[in-house]
Amino acid sequence: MSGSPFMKKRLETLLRSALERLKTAGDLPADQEVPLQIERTRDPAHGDFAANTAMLLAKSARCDPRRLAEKIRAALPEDPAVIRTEIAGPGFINFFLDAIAQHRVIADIHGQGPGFGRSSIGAGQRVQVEFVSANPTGPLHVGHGRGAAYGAVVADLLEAAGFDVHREYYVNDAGRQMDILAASVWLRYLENCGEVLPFPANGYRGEYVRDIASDLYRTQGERYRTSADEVLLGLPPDEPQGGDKEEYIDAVVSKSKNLLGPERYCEVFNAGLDSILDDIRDDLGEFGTHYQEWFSEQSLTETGAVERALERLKSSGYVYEKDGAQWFASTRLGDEKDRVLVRENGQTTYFASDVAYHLNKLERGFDRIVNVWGADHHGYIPRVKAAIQALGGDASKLEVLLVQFAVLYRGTERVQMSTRSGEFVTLRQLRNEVGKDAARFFYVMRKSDQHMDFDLKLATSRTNENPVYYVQYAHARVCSVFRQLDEKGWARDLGRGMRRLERLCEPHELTLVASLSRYPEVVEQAALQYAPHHLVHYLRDLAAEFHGYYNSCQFLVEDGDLRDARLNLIDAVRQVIANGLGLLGVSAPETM
RNA sequence: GCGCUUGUAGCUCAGCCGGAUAGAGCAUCGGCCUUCUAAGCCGAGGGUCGCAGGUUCGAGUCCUGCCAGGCGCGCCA
Repeated sequence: MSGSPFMKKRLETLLRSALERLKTAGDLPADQEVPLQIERTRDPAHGDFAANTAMLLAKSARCDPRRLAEKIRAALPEDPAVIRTEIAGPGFINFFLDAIAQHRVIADIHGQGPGFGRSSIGAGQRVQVEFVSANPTGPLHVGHGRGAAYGAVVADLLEAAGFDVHREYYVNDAGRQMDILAASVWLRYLENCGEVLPFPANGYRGEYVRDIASDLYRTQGERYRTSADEVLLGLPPDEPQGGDKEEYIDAVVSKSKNLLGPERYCEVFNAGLDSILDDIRDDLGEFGTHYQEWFSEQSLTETGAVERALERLKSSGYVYEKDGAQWFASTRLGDEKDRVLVRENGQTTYFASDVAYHLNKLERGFDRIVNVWGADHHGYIPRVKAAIQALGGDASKLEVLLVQFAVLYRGTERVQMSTRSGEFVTLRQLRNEVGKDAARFFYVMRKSDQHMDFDLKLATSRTNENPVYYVQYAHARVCSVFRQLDEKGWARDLGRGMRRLERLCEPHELTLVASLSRYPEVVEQAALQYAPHHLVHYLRDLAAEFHGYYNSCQFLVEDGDLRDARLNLIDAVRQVIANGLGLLGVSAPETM
């Protein structure tokens, strides 16, 4: 029972029994609830851990905090790991721990290897993490990248914390935007056929649409050809001609459907969808994010799930009719206004699909449903929670994590992005420019719901300005030391090192050991708070402590006992860095 | 206008359930390579935690008001 990670719990037990004694002695009310808070100290002069229990209880015990702290201290049971306690400041109880007991974490890390830091706090609860879910109307851009990195790391953290994680991408393969894509592909295809016609102001203008169209022309020949005159016949004016671009594009869409007929339209539609979805899959795969499931919005309509969800809402009395449309009375459940489910024209809304999708999530029995959304969707949360409630589900199971878009800079110069013109920085371009490691690291370095400046120049710089290399370098340095060990004709005696851990008594060594033992807590905290940036900061700190140690102490010393103890320590540092970077989806190189 | 959110060092940001003297990186200045990778280390300067109240043993953290920025308020997705 070494487990420094569990030291906190061990101290809690000590405190609890001390408080029981005080209750028996009448120093504390017998029914006193005690919220135990034991923290790691920032200042070594305050010991290793500190408890503020006396300050919290001072009032109900009607006793001066410092005096109460003294009583608690006197009632603490003996524990070999605690060498000393002390009352300090306004009434803190500081615990000084036996260094040897703490050093055992080095052996734990060696024993658990890649498993060190994993816990079972999630107790196998099933969590669904839905993230990215970008419309398949074009390649992922750098805005999606942050959601991808964040969602992937949150999912991995939850898994490390013992949750049963199901990663899912909701494919918005239905709706108006997809129809516009299909029409855009078709128009470009007609250009391939040699037809001359204007491109809609509101169509998808990206180069990838031309590529899809060319492929279609190459494989299917003129199967979808229609004369330009026929297409343009009876269309309203587009924006440049003083018309409305929305009206125009809708007219183009219905023209496409009419001229092609359901079967051929569907083929063109799918050509666009499949091509883009494949691209997104590849892109995310290369970015190191993988899914258990790609969930199709279309399938919700096809299987009647949307209809079932609407029926269910109706039977629970939350649906009414107004102006020819069917409304969800979400205001009754805390939303700002009621929402349309079925339009006047009989079509269901995107929201209706989403109600069905969340009903589906509920039916799959997840204990927790995590949605990672762009922060611009935050107004959407109340209506989805309302829907879950109206469906008879537990809205508190849904956790919506918002991700702010990242603003790109090159040095101090802002990189302009515009979706409209089709000129935007794609995730793939970003990966090509800065690499997967830097992209991943930078994306999760900041709190997710905060705006972030992503400096491309910094991410690619191979200097000490770059935090990714800083952490990776610590890992590579340890590996390098072991290579040097070989070259000197020495070998590490693992067992001897473990038996001589008490030789590690330099300040740097004590700090490192304390940091190593903190790692499992960091992973747990980062997971439960959906906050990968805690892990990033931890790794930076650990790397800094290691670099400081490296510069102040020689590892490959003549004294074999000391050498092996130090090698075991730095090997533990290497393992923890590798584990942490692994959770971030960043590589841990052996040489740099 | 209403709702959500942010305001901490010159810049970019941490700060756990309210805890001890508010931290880090970059930038600036000064040192350290004949010794395990200088992609590194050591040191220095730099702060009215937006402003004003309140809650309490204690507030960057919680509450209220104000000021300033961002986002959202479609029968779009």
